[in-house]
Amino acid sequence: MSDQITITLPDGSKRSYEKGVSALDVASSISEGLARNVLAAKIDGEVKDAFRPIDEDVSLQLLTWSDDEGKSTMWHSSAHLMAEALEALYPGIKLGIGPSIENGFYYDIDFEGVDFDSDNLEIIEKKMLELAREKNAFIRKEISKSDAVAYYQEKGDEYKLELLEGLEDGSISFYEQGKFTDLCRGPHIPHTGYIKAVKILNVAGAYWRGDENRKQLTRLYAISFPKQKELKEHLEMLEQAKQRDHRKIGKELELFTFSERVGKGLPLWLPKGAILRERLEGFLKKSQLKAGYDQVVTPHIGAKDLYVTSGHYAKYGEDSFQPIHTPAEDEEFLLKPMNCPHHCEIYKSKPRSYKDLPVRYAEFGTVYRYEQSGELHGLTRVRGFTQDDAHIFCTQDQVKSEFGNVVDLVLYIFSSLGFKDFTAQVSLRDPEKPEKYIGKDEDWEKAEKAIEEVAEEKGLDYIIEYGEAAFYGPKLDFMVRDALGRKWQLGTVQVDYSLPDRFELEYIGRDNQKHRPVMIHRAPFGSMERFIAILIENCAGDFPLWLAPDQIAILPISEKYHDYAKGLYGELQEQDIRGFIDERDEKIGKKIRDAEVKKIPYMLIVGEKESADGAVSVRQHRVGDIGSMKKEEFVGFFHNKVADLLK
RNA sequence: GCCGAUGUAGCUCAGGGGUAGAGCGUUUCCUUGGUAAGGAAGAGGUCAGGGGUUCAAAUCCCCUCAUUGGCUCCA
Repeated sequence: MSDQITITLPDGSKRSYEKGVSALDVASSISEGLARNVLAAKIDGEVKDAFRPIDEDVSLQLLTWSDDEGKSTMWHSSAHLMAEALEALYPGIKLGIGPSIENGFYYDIDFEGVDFDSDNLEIIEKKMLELAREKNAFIRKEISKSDAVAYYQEKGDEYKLELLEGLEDGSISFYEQGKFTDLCRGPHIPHTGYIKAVKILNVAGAYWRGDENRKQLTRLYAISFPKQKELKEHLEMLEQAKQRDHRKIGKELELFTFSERVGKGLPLWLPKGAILRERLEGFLKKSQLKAGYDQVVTPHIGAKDLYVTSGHYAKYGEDSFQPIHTPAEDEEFLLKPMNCPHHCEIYKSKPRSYKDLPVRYAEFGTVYRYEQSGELHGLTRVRGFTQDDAHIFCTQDQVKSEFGNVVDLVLYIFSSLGFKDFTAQVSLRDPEKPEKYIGKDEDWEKAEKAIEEVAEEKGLDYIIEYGEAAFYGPKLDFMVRDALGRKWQLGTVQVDYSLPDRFELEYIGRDNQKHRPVMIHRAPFGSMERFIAILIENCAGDFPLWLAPDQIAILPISEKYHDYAKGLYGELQEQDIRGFIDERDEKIGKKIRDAEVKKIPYMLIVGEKESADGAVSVRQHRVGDIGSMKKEEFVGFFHNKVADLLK
């Protein structure tokens, strides 16, 4: 038996080492610089401690800060460091879990009986850096379950004891650094000295094990870096992201507002926001007309029975806005939480033949849902919102092509708006729990297959989530992120086998027999409110020309040119170009500055020269002076720009 | 809904037991100008609402409401 092992590096090169070598040793043998930067190692595809001995032939990839796994190892170790600091500062606390997350890490702490002040996070940061400077090595210890249990019983930490219950003897490890020991499967960075900068970002409550019936722990979110400079850059990035917040821009550009008196979660659209919204609706209506949709209109309330039939009352009625009772007859109505039941009734308004299908009903339907107060958030989570809803009634054989058409429509709309950063999520059944779903197995199989094929054929960047399907059918959602990286669902396409049954929808087939249609729910934007919120954050308020509430601002050099400006304004209005004249008694520099701040796409400066020539001097937002052109020329230029965007 | 934070002029924010502050915006006047802020004067507040402590509360305490960071939820 040889004491030598062969290690294969990512470039395919093979090197021979003594048995028991660590990834760190391997790194040192390549270069000292590399060794200093190694945080963890990927050994045969699994991320491990870089300091663990390797006893057999393996493939090895050294992980540094530039690898995602390197970062997450660093952050996970930082969570341990934070826990160490917290234990030192606040003796008696109990620890929940402390994982790394996409941008940093957190630790859930039970501070019960311990005086913790969330205003003084710098103290914790300081302590962490102090401990980091000790360069304490992370030491891995395999430990028996009984010893682990004994340790935490002694310590009195019921959370760790509960975690241990779910673990098997023989698979339990502790990691120790400095005076701190934690139940952990690892891996960790070699020592705490790699952590050079930390920032505790926020403090939040989090239910133990995500269960709202259990105790709420205090969660400290933080991030760490190997260089102070990177922390600074990260914080600046966060600061910039805040500038894109739709709540801030919505206020600045006077798009929407809220009023306590009207009620929380009930947005009020200001004139400029309303224009934006109407343009978006108009654009979508036009696209849908081309795609064979028929527009319908339904009321904002519906008889309670309607939702009993649809099943929504049973599922959501209790914790929803309560029914409205009429005074004389004691009838019950619900605020419309969905448009689909209404559309089902439209479908039922006359007998249908297979020749009529697919039937596509579209409506900008305003719905009301009782969202928990703590969930409300700007325009992205509100209690009254308008869905760009449509329901397609088709045969099972048409599901795939209809689904594909919807995806095409969504992609067309997204690309027209310059939306690039979205992903798709295909939600299928949980194969373990078939009883959760209604509808025929074979229909589900067909529908699931159709959705996957469509996602593949349309080249979507998608992930599959098993168990995320609605009980009535599989779906495909379009997910986007806001300025701060939070994920939101926008567009959705869902196949539904339930409502056609509940509403006993029918069509007469070629065989002259009654058949049940399949329903597809779809909303490319999801809701106008959320979509506009995300749109604002994506473009930071610099809307595409065709959407901008004010597309142009006419800026007269002085009062003498107001008449010319008014004439020009009238001509542009005739051409469907919208904006305003800045007639204030201000210098041109001031007017330009204000128009720039308001993010108006084109500023038309008119003075002596322009009024004499029938021209405008054009200045483009964020670009500057782009020269002078005749009025008609500008109209053509403008319309070409819009046409380019909507290609 | 739960845990935490915040709430002062239209907006952004300072102040912190003893006469309510700034910048921007707004109004009026002067100025009539050429590509990111011309000048002057004025108006504007029950310091979120309610209760308490105090000689005195915007300030300290309690409650409510709203906003907000998360958690849970999301047809």
